[in-house]
Amino acid sequence: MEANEEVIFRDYLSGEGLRFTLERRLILEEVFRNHDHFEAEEIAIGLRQRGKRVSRASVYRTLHLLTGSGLLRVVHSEEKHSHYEHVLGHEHHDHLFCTSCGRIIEFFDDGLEELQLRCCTRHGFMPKSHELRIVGVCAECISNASTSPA
Amino acid sequence: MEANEEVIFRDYLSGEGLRFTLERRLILEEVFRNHDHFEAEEIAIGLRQRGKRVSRASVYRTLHLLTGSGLLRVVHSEEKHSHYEHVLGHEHHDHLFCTSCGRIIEFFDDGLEELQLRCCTRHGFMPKSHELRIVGVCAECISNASTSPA
DNA sequence: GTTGGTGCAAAATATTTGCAGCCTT
DNA sequence: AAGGCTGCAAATATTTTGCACCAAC
Repeated sequence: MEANEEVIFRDYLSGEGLRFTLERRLILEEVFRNHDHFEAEEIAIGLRQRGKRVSRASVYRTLHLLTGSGLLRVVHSEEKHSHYEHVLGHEHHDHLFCTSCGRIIEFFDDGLEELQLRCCTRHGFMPKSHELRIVGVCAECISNASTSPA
Repeated sequence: MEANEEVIFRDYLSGEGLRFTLERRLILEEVFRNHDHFEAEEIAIGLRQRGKRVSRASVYRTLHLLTGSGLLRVVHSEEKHSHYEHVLGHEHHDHLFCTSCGRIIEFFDDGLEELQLRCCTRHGFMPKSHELRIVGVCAECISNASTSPA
């Protein structure tokens, strides 16, 4: 994690009259440790494994704050719980979800963005955000399946 | 509900060696009673209100079966619980979610479909299904906001 | 009659919240 | 010093499951 995220989070918090506590710093570090896509539980477990004792409640509370600050975004996976992803340096993209290996592939297409915008305009709809989820099988799983048939 | 859905469901069930029980028929009727978009709880409540006594467990179990039969599809809303929608006669479409009134507007665009497919091809990805969720404010809410400002 | 289905209540999963004491500002 | 923050545990919310009895085929 570059200090960038911390600066942004601190600014957001102070702007809201909130505090930058030790726990919030630990969670911020864990969130930006590496995982691009993750869920609340992973953060709680990661912290515990690294000897940092932070309650699940604080993890949930802080993830909400990080989303509010614009550092994180919620991605709706197939599962019942929320998934998060980093925003900084990933300005916008859509996702391919592989049902075979669980991989999440990110992609971006200008034409797609433009067309989506045009669809909104046609309906007089003012878009705030959008998310395209394509579920299927990734290239690697397809070739694995053909090399080693059941 | 046209008899159509019942025929499809019965065929699916018998094909799977499953039974068409009274409860499953009641749930099927309630699901196709009118609501295009709904959640499990609404079905349970609707049945109860109409004097039909069916357990929540059966509602959940049957919604899974209906999804398996292709009659229903899961739509990921902003909320934590699952939303369902009818498939028959709605072959495919995307959604505009209005954050102001909660309305869900359906739309379809051929160019969008084609472009999505092209993005998959580019990644060697084989799509099974896709869902485009655009969150924003609908035309009606926009005009309401401008006519009666806070 | 066999086997899958149902209701109920308990379990499981995911997330939120009340509260008393703690720590950032 | 003041008020937001934390952990904990209990509360919620949604969905699933074990089990004994029941019903569709």
